[in-house]
Amino acid sequence: MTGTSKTTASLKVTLDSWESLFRAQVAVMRKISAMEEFNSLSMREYDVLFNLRFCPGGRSRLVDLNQNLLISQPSLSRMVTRLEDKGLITRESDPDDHRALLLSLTEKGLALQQEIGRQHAKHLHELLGDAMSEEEFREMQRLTGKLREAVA
Amino acid sequence: MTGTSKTTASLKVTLDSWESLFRAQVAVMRKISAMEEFNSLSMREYDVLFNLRFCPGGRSRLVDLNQNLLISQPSLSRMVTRLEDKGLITRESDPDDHRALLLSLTEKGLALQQEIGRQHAKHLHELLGDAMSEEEFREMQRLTGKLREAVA
DNA sequence: CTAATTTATATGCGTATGCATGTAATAACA
DNA sequence: TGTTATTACATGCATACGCATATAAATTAG
Repeated sequence: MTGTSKTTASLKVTLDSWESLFRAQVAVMRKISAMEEFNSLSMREYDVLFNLRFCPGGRSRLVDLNQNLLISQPSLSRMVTRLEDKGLITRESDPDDHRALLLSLTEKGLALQQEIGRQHAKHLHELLGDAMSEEEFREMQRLTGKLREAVA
Repeated sequence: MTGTSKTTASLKVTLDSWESLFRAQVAVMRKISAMEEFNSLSMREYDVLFNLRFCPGGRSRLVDLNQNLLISQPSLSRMVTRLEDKGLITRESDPDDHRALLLSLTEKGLALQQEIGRQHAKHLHELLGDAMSEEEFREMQRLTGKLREAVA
């Protein structure tokens, strides 16, 4: 505990807090996955469209996209094939690195993302909007942001 | 906006906050799933042992257990079979309701949960302990608790 | 400049998953 | 009480998943 050393939160508080976040996430995800907007596309698949929509330049390498998802690289590779077969995204070889692919939404993919996103936003707001005050939501965002930074 | 109506957080703040929580969870889970303690048992399987360990009476119906997990009931049913085959949990018919099962840990299952849990706690603390102050962790726990209540 | 290493994606293969549905037991109702 | 509806769990089947590994391209080492 000398000099510039940071203090570390206690084991119990760290674990209890993570456990609470995790269980909250499970509870919310169970509700979300039952929502009608995810009948045509699974949440995992939608998440790919969502990430492509908002990634810089609207293009992303498979590996970079994978960073934001829980599935393995081979699973994402095959999911991309399926989404491509459905006409929702395109795979292009990266001219600067012929190993890599640049993934992007097709017009159809963008339209579907927007349609599902609209419904999803509405339903999420209905589900969670009253859970806490706006200030508390902001604080939760700030804290989860710190958590994310810590593991990046 | 009359009388006792609660104010609802704005759409944007609600969604951004949820998005932030979700991404933080993904980032942490990616790290966790790579940890050595989950070589013998997947996180999902461990979570079943964990839930059984801490549920009231150390026994739980399959349906009740399922509430705390993201997998479907049929998947849990088969996972239980596998965990039973490994000698980690037992399935007993509920004497009060012959449709239901009472699941509980075997001695071996308890021992394994404790062993994995010990390592997991250590690693999680190393991973997250410095992410924020103890007060902030407590606040995160409080807020995620509210979130969970809201969807219960 | 060639050889070894690393990085990005794909594929074989066994297994886990979800959906729809089945079976059995309890609860509700008329 | 007999009938219907509901609840708890299991199973058939098609598909998605993860792990190990292959392939191909870029980077590094010697």
